[in-house]
Amino acid sequence: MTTGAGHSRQQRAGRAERPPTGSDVAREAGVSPSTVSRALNGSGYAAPEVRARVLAAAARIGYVPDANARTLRNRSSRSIGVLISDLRNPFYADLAAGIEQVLRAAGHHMILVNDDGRADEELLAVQTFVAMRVPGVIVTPVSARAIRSLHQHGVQVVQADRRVSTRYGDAVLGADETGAELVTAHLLGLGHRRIALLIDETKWTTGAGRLAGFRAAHAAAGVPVDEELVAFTSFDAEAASGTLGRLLDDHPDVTAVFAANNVLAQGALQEIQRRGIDVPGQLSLAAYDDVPWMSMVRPALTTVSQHTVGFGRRCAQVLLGRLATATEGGAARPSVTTIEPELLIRDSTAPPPA
Amino acid sequence: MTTGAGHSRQQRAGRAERPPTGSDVAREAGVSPSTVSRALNGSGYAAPEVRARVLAAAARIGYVPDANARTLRNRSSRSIGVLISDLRNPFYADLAAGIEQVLRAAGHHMILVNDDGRADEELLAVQTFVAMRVPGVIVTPVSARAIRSLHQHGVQVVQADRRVSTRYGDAVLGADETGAELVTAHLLGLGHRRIALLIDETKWTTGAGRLAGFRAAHAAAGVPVDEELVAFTSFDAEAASGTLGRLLDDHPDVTAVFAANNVLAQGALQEIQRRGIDVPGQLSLAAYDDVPWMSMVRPALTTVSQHTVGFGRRCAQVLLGRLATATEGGAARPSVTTIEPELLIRDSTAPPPA
DNA sequence: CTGTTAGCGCATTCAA
DNA sequence: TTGAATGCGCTAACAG
Repeated sequence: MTTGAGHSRQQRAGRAERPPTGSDVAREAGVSPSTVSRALNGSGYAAPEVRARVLAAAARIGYVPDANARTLRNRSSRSIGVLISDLRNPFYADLAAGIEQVLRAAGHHMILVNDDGRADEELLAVQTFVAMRVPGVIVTPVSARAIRSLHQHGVQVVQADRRVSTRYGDAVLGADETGAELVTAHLLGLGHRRIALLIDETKWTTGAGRLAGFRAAHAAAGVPVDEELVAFTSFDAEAASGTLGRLLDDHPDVTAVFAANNVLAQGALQEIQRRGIDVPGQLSLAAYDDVPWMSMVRPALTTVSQHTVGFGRRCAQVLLGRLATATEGGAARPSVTTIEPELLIRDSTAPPPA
Repeated sequence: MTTGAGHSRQQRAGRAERPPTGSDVAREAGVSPSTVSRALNGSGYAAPEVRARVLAAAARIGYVPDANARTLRNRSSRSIGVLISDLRNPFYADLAAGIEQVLRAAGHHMILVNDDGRADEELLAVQTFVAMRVPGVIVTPVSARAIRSLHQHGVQVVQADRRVSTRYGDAVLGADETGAELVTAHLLGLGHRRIALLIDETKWTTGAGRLAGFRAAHAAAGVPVDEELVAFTSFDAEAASGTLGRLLDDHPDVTAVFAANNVLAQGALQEIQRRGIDVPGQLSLAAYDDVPWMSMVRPALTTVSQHTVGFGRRCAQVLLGRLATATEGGAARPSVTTIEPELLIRDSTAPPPA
């Protein structure tokens, strides 16, 4: 065993070749390693005088306990996995920001991985989290398989924003149907009868819920939904632009557009600007998810806020709560927490042209 | 609002009480633990037939090697610390997205912590990273002390976007002076002579560089800088609005405003919109950092792109490169990588009113 | 090619 | 109140 040997020429001052261990502190303080552990963890069992000496020694040599060794020994890590689709999308960034805020305050830290909305990347991330023995994961899920795998490995999971598994894992969801109904009813109330819905998917609870809300509002108003005005598109802004363009060409009588998320809204607005259409004079535009640009553009966009940072905070609280009760053995059934959306009426929606 | 409670004591099928270990796999495959290790790591030394049996056994019982034990044993973790100011600011979010992309591709993962620009939180995060024994950290630094502490603990560090320590750690920086000079020269070239600079700090290389560029462009054009037009403000949008408002009141002859970052630009635009000032007819506006809303508003904003996602990727590449060479013992001196900015001339800048 | 042995750093027995 | 011994799960020496 090469004790302190090796061949570092110019050893930098203060630069530890190998981080100091509890034994180093013990030697420095003239006690045993176990006493160091007790003194530092405050698990009682340490004479005040000794404790002080240990603390001083630890500080002197710059001792920082190895979290990996701790996790190994204690069978519990303070890392939490967070798995989202796209950090560049402000919705996910805000969600992550809220999550991180709560985790940090609780002494945990966030392993953040982007899965780009891909199931294979999601599964890879799950492997990573399992390998790290994280106690819990917060995920905007892609596949139920990932959730199930996490569950099987004994990892607590919170499904955020959308829910792909009702069997496993708590969920924190926006009230998508309510939100979409709010927007649609607002448009209907303004007098619109030809409202286009720009949407990218309905296989998740988000898209399905928003479509349902769109329909529900129509039903409540006694206005039939023209299925031709429900425009499915891909999840990027460019696709949304193209889709809206074609829809507007085919249906010049459309007087309002509801874009089901912030990316689609961006594409929609770009197409509308390209065509020089007057909003809300000729066409009303409403969105989902309040992201900064929506209040910067003129007219400012009417949209649904999900209070995303608070949404993220809530996700973390639910997970931490679950971890706390799970420790006590009480394995409660999956919970569902709903974040109430708020309709923000701004300047992009007005009565249809006469 | 939470629904679903109760406590099912029924242990779910498939839910492992304690994760399977290498020994479990060994027993299952009828070999020794070390053979399992070799077979799984492909460190040679395993008969094909045995290897296959081990793989099968591992898969069957759902074995995932414990990363903590590995880190402990190998003295090397695959976690990288990333420390930024504010995930809600798209600049930092994009930076983090670029970093994560490269790390993930290289089989590492990102521990992301927000320090809200606070030195105390930054130091806390440093402790966490040291405890986790991460080999490297990428940080948009607040204090030199944090960098030094990291260095002392043998952690490689990359200072991203700004540089607070020239002694320790590589740096990946935007060419702030160049970028600001580009913008200012553009404005000067348009004929502006009364240009206001809205800036929040000059203690960091970012602010100092941008101010220097502003001055350099003036000097090159032979136009004196009116120090009254260099407006210092706080780092939030609201403060920027107020500061710009007062400046415009005091100096009605200002014909152009250069906001030194995306947050200040937001505040500036809000104030300009509030006052109903015509851009660029009455006033030109230019910014730094290209964030999505700048191309959504009308007129679209002239700004400097730092290609932020690529910037982040570069940070990760520099760190990984350093880790690779550091292992080989060659401790090279701190490197500095510069990201070239690009002036994006859009519609918010035009010649001053006659 | 494979098994045995040992130790990474820590926290927790159990004795003293 | 403290120290010695033990083992968390893994991999690298070192036999065999």
